[in-house]
Amino acid sequence: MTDFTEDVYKIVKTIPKGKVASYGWVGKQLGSARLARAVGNALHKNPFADIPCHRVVNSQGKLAEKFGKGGWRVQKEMLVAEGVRFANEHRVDQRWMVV
DNA sequence: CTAATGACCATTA
DNA sequence: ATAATGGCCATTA
Repeated sequence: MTDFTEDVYKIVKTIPKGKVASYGWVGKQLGSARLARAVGNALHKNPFADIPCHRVVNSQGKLAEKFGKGGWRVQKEMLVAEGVRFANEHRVDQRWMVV
């Protein structure tokens, strides 16, 4: 466990239920938006169950193709279950993105 | 130490 | 709309 991933989880847990945030947004909360890539790696390599990684999408509002177990389909269902609206089959409505 | 990788981002064609 | 390119950062081999 590195300090970086630790912080990433801290931020991800901050995302309110029924909302989603982009990797860039998370990185920004950590200091710089360029950490987006590293954030994705952190979530990919440390998929702890107590982390709402399904609320994290990319800047286009799309879901991770390589999302652990199930892929973006399952992730989408989880978000819908929380009240997140989708603009279409693969895009999350921007208004449900954290500012 | 260096090189390669990835659940990214923005720009350009 | 999709494809390719360059850049960014932390982790891993």
